[in-house]
Amino acid sequence: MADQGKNKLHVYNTLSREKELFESLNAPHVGMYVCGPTVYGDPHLGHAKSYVSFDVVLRYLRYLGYKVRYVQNITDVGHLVGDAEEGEDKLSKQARIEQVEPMEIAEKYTYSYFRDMDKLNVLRPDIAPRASGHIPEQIAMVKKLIEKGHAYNADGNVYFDVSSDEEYGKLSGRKTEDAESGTRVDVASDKKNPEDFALWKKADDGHIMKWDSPWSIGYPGWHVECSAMSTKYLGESFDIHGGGLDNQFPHHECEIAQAECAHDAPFVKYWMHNNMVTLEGQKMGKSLGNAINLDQFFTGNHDLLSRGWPPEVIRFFLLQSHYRSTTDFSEEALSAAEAGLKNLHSMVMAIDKAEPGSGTAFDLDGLKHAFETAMNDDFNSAQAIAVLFDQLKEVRKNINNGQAPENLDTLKILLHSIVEEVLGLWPKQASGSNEETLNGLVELLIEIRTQARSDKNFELSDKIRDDLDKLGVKLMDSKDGTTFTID
RNA sequence: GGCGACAUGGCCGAGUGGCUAGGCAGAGGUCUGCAAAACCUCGUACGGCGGUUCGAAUCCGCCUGUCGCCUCCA
Repeated sequence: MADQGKNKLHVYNTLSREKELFESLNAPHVGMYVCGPTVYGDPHLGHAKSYVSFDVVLRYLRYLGYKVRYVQNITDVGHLVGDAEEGEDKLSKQARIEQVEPMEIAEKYTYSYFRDMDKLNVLRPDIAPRASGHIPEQIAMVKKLIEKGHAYNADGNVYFDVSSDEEYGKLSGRKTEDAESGTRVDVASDKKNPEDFALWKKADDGHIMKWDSPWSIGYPGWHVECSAMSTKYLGESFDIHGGGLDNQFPHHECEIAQAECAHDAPFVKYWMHNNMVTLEGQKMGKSLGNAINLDQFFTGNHDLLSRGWPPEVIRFFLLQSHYRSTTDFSEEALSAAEAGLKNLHSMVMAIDKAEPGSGTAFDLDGLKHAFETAMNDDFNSAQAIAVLFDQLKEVRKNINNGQAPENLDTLKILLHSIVEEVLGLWPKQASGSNEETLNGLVELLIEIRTQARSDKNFELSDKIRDDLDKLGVKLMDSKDGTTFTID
């Protein structure tokens, strides 16, 4: 474990509604499961917030020395558009619209999901199990629930009997009586009670994605895939389960019910939920006409956007607020984040490029401690970023004054682990030999320009600077010479 | 209607019973052929009304507003 002193990681647990000391069930191992996407559409800002948030959770746990196994499912089994008895499943519907096989839809959007997450520098899960590849495990769990009297078969449809589980509702704090009053009760339902939920549904003739089972040819209920797959890869009890706040009920509540009734063991120790994203103060939704997917954000290819916003800006913006707060996206806010990120990058690069000097040693422990204190408080990345600005400013100043700290090399290592490994915000760099060539060329132009300047040939010197600027190379003059940055 | 969360300076956004969060934007200045960058200085905010307290933006109550969940959703 990293040296944390008395300062230990605390995690807000939705189960207790409190921040709790984090203690893994089987240290140094940590099992972490986060609900993955249903792959029937391009990922949007909401996915970005959720997966960037848990990416930092994962990265910080690893920074602390935990051996984390990170599992994130891919929901590629079509579930109903609504929860009514009839209705079309989401993948089939999209397949019909795009006139392809449902599995082509799943493949296509699995691809775009990982493509966009990669751009956001979100680490891939260690295991990304597909629901369609785990039908036997799901059937086995349903069987077990029937055997134990927690589920019943109603003519090929299998439902979980909520009344058989006294603890149902403990995550969301919801009483089943509450739900009844507000929800339209489906009169034609073959459920014993309206709050019972499907474990297995019989497929009608038009349903394409279906499998054989002891009860009917059909398909599994939405909730059971997560219980079955998390159990398979992380065991009956594991440490962290994450997801969006909107999944708290009914999805996660149902997962708990299934898993705990099937295994008679506590399912998850810490439940974590990220808050939602709004756009200009409004919920995003297709019906509201403001649903912008991530690729459109990156490229700016949308009527509501004046330009594209680089993935790293979106990541930085998200990390500047807490994962349990709602995040409101606006171009004004993104623009501020972009400038802030640029500033952070320039500090980090100034330090990374500098050589140790004779200046006073930088207080490494102070930075490490302040960073960890922030992150230990339920992954407060916003505070952690403030710490960086606060403390690195001084170092840059000293470097500029020729007073680089003597322990700069150690600082660089710490900075890499904080900014690169944990926050995933390290500046992008041109790669390998190209970079050397490029730097050499720019330095050559700077030499020529310096000569022009000393000859008072400002026409030439300004042309060099302006033309390089158009190519994304910014020159900055100072007493000690000219430095440059490359976008 | 039921349940829950949140309301912080121009914008974003941490925090918290008494001491400057931070970023962006803005103003002035240093430097500079000019520009940019960097550096220095500047803002005394916490929805409203009550209450607890020596003291609250921070705790309690009420009100208002926003958002979420209650149906698939990260």
